[in-house]
Amino acid sequence: MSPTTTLTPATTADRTGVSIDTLRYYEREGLIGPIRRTGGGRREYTEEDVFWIGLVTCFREAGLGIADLRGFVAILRAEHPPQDRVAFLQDRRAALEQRVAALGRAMKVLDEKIAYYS
Amino acid sequence: MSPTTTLTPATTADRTGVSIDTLRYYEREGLIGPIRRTGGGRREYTEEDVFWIGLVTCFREAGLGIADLRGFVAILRAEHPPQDRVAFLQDRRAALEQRVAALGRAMKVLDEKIAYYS
DNA sequence: CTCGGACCTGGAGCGCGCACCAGGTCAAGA
DNA sequence: TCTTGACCTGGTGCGCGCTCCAGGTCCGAG
Repeated sequence: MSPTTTLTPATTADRTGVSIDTLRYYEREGLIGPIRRTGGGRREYTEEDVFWIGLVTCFREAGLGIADLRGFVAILRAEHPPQDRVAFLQDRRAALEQRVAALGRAMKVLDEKIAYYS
Repeated sequence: MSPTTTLTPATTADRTGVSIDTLRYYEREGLIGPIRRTGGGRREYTEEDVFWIGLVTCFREAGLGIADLRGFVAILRAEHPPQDRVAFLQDRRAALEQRVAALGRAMKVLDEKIAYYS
């Protein structure tokens, strides 16, 4: 009937690499969802949900915190004017660049030590 | 008499941007020091200590954990063979590169969103 | 000598990002 | 129908990286 396949929590966890507990946590924190439920109350994840979870994971791996991601979600969902969105996104981007710079400094130190001991 | 100036905890905190509590914490965890003490038991930081604290801060800002840094300290201090040190340092460097890659992926996503809303 | 402020130690508290658990519900297969 | 296992909610626990506090000590200025 419905052409859209849905995924169980276990399958979703498997596909995204995010644990079921963490998926529920993200949903509670408003980072994903709200996820649709079956009549019995079980979660049904869509492919769209999976994609969004991938985005969240991407930013988590980049070191963004839950609060940051909540802001991100709010900006992409709400009716903020486009220029607000762009400003927000550019601000986040600048923060990531700072992190890259910090990593670069640390790597430079490591390179010096490596050169010293080689 | 002694040509080497020493710094009080407050001054050291000021110069390094690390709080006194955190300096004590780092010392307890073996990341810095042990810091020399005066007769009365107060800490006396040297310029060398300050430099080392800078290194620790650099790696902390790059996202390394306390345990990682402890390993780093152990490698740089202990009598590990040079090739062990190099291997360890290169391993750490690879981990940092992974983080840079993760940041790059997140920034790419941001760039796409920015382009979309611009 | 006294006062006050910087410092000491040991330990408790806290926010984050989950992981785990108990006790109960739902649903597919025998 | 009964069993079994995946799932539900709510709550607790935990490691990390500090941060703060109490109660006491040191020491320089007045």
